[in-house]
Amino acid sequence: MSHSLGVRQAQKQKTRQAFLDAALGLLAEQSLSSLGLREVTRAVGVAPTAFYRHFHSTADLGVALVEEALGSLHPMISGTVSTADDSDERIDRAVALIARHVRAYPAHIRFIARERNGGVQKVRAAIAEQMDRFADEVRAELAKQPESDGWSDDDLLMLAGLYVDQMLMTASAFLEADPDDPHEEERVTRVARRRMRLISIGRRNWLG
Amino acid sequence: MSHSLGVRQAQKQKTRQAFLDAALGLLAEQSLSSLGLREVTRAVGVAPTAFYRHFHSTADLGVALVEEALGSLHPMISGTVSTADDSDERIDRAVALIARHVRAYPAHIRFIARERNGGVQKVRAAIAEQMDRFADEVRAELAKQPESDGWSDDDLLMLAGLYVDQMLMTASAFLEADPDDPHEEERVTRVARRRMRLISIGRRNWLG
DNA sequence: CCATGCAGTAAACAACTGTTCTCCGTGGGG
DNA sequence: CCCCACGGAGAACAGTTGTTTACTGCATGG
Repeated sequence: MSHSLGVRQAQKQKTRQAFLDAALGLLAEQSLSSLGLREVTRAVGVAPTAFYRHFHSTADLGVALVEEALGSLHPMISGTVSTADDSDERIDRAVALIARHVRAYPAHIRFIARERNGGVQKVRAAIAEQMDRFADEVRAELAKQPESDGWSDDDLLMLAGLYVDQMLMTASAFLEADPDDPHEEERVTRVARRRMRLISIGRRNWLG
Repeated sequence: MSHSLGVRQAQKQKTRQAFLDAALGLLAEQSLSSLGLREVTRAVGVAPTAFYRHFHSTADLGVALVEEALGSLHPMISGTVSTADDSDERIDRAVALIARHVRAYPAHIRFIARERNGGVQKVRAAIAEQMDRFADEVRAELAKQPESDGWSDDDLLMLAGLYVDQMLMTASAFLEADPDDPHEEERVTRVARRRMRLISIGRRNWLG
């Protein structure tokens, strides 16, 4: 597995990753629509023109960031939904999983939450597509559970979307609370748990 | 009630409103953090320096926009929650109310949804504060209903927040669907109704 | 082993940005 | 009635922006 990538292509991908990382850092305190091409190249330590070797525009960079950020979000959602039955301790575990992920990749979820309704149409579309895919996967996972007997696929998709949206909102809430105030973080945790629990109760009593 | 405002102050507020309107228009396809001062003054048809007579910065303009946009959102939320008991036809009415409001003030809700997680800290804080206020009003309204017997204030606030967030997400969904495709809009309506209904079912079975 | 494709450089471009200073016209309080 | 406070205009400022053109060095495939 040594010659899997030439020295050349490896260096290119390395630079590309540097662009993504630098952009993600800069996007901590601004939105994509205000992110300048030169700003990014300056942060990477590279000439402005080098940018074009990797992306057409900052909007394109944004789309690439969506892939990366939601790729890292994928295991979290899978993990959350696989434990998404009714029992309280499993809900607690799911919320803890979200909190852990936020602390591991804060820039990723900040980017997604920010640009989901952001000013760049292509990025919004890319996020929406990925979120729809996630919702569909969650629906498939929910369908396996015995609690879903008698549910229509449409209703399951509705529930899955509600779960996914709730996860992202919870993650965003953890983000705002971050400034090492464990009290504040505990508050977010408690609210998130109860929201999840209420939704689960709604699920359990949906039929009939 | 004629001399309530001098000609001078009236003209000033008129110009100020022109700034707000122009900014709201420009923010249809970009985020606040990329909104330039000169861009706004150009849209208003006024000298760049005139901007400083009304706002310190574009971030200040954003805070002012929060007041205006959430001021217009207030009656919608009140109207929605006053009908937010369990019956299906009331839920339908609430969703219709949201749809109507989105069609009446699309720029307002687009701004709120976009900047709620946007790149300008002061604006995010202003929105969060107003949303918290809304949630608290909804909590007070819910507390009056007989379904809330036995509920703690904390749980009621949790439910209220869930409702408020759901309203904004529904409004945002209507916004994305807008391109005069009534089929798409109907789909959003149906999903929103069922989400609301599931939450209401969860509410009804929360205790015990 | 050499020719070439390609990542990255350097300089220049016109256009745009936020901010400051100076000025003007006039509505309104004394 | 008149003086002045104030909304707004205009010009100028140093920086920054995205994009183009021409260039360099080197890894790599034939």
